[in-house]
Amino acid sequence: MEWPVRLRKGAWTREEDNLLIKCIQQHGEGRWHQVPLKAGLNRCRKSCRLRWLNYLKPNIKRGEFTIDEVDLMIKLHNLLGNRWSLIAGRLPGRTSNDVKNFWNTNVQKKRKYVDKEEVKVESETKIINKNNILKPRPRKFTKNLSSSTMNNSDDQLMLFPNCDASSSSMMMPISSLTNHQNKPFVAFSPTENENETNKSNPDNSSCMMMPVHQNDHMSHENLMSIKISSTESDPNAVGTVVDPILSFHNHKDTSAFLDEEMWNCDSFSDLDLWNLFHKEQEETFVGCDQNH
DNA sequence: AAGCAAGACAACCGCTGGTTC
DNA sequence: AGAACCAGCGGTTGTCTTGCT
Repeated sequence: MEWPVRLRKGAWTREEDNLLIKCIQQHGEGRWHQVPLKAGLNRCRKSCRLRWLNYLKPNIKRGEFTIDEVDLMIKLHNLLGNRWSLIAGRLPGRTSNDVKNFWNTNVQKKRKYVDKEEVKVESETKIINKNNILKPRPRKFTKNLSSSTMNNSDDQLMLFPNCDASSSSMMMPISSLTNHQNKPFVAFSPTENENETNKSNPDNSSCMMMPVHQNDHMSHENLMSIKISSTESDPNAVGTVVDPILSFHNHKDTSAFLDEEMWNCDSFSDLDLWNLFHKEQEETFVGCDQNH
């Protein structure tokens, strides 16, 4: 009887790396179960995939995390928890393994120390309860925005940071996660006509969810930069997509917007995230109003 | 210089969810 | 409907390096 050849484990050699790179250059990324055979490697498909994604893939950023990256990582972790792939998706060039390793060896330790100090201070100054935690609620949007102006008298107005809004485009925040059915979706603003309808019915949430066709390239990173030319319900809609999490991060500490239930649950849906994003934007306007 | 501990990171393992048949 | 297969994720382990005594 012929025994199967035992799969190789442990550190990769330069030769194996070259074989894997060559194979992926020839056949492309994916179909990992076929890769060991095609590449002539005595490795399991998981090992090949991991080696490629964490080490060999072009554009992987090596070296120390910058202060900005660490700052963003902490905020994203506050928001998302240990969803390393999601966090890594918003740190260009970083892999989930990198982020996870960095977190486990650096941030967690530092945070423990900082948390201790903060708890000491906060316990003396402020008691957090349900009354002083902001609750998210639906927001409305309009198109025809200028990136440099804010119309504070118009409660419908929504402005996204770092996003060019020409008069012909509609600002469309996008969720790069999944909805309650684990399907990717786009959340977009209503047309002007729909807004007119909504003005007469203020309780009607105008946030709409559109499914996105999943394909091989629909990564979180790609979703951040995708441009949507039309949607099924509004073929004329043209939008610039904004990453809600990053926009969220641009302003303030996200933890302030999470209520107790969200803190306590393992994960929250994209709809929750969406609502949080609305709330954050709303707070920005409240602050604006107070300043005028 | 030797021994040890801690840090850093590459790699493995087990599980989950999606897809196909 | 459900079994089999696959990709991907997060937790964990293993190993090498560095710093300290």
